[in-house]
Amino acid sequence: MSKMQQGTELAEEVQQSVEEAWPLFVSFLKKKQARVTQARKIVLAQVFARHDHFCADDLASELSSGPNHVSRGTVYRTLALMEEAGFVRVIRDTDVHAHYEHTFNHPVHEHMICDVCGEFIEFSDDKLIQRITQACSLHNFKERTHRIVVFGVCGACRKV
Amino acid sequence: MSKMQQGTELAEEVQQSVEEAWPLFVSFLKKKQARVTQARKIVLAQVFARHDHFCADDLASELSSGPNHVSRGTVYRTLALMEEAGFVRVIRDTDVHAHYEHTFNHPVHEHMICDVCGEFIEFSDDKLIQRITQACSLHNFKERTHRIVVFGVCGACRKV
DNA sequence: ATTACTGCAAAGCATTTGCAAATGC
DNA sequence: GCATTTGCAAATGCTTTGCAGTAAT
Repeated sequence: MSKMQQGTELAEEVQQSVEEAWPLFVSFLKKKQARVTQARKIVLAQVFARHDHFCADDLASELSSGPNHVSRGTVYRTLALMEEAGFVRVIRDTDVHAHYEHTFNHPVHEHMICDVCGEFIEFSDDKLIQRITQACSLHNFKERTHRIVVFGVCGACRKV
Repeated sequence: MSKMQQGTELAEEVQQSVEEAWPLFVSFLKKKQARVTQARKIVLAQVFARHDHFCADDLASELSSGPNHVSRGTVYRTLALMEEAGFVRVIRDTDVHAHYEHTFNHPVHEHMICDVCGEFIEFSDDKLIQRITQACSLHNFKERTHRIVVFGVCGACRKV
């Protein structure tokens, strides 16, 4: 329940993630013979500075001005790299524009999305995953990843 | 399964669906105080004439010329109505542009999508659904619908 | 020095929308 | 006859891309 955490704790956790992630991203880039640039460092830092879910456009807006300026195009390009490197995951369920979520230091989980407030509720269930694995072997399908989303109304919104 | 069917059988099944669906769509429209128009009938028929999965743009292209001409805008508008009426379901997993699938005369099912050939494999599993229901009550979440997709490589593509 | 990356602005693409003409009720 | 729908084309909004300049190796 990261929401209940105190600001300080959250900030520490975030900083820790960036510090762990950056060297890994550097090796990823080197392996790919791509370059280690300022812009890429800034985007990565900003991704980890954000909450768990964010959209590309918001991120681009945040970086469109100020000392850490990175252009919109580069933000999108870097986000694609980060996805390839396995730091973030794209979500295209609710809206036309893509949402992203961290996958680094963040265990696999599924989502419930509230129709009313749009809140993402995370949950996980080992038995659920087991059923998926079974279904795959039954259909001779080799799973790479999966995505489970439940749409409906959350408890808070039903009280109102 | 439907792929193995003979053309005739498939055609009959399709025609049956349209004939059942149209009157239902008419009552839906009347209840909504909307109008029963030619364009809407054509779009509905074309939706059922298509395979199980299709995208809005393809449908619009098919109807952009010929005797059953319906404009692109109207196709999108009608598709939204049909979704509201519960005949089709939107899928936004693979690509930027939305895919649709029939939900009329078609039991609830989940998908596996092959990374290589893009094929949709349908599967269903009652126990899987049960776990979802449980997770929802655990989180005090009222489910409206859900969506499960597994990404990976299908058996056929791994043989090549 | 060479080659990749960035910024910018322009292009793309699916989808939506405004408005005059057409159609259903 | 009146209100809703349609067709068309223009607009929208997110995302991608071409190109000239800039930075990393």
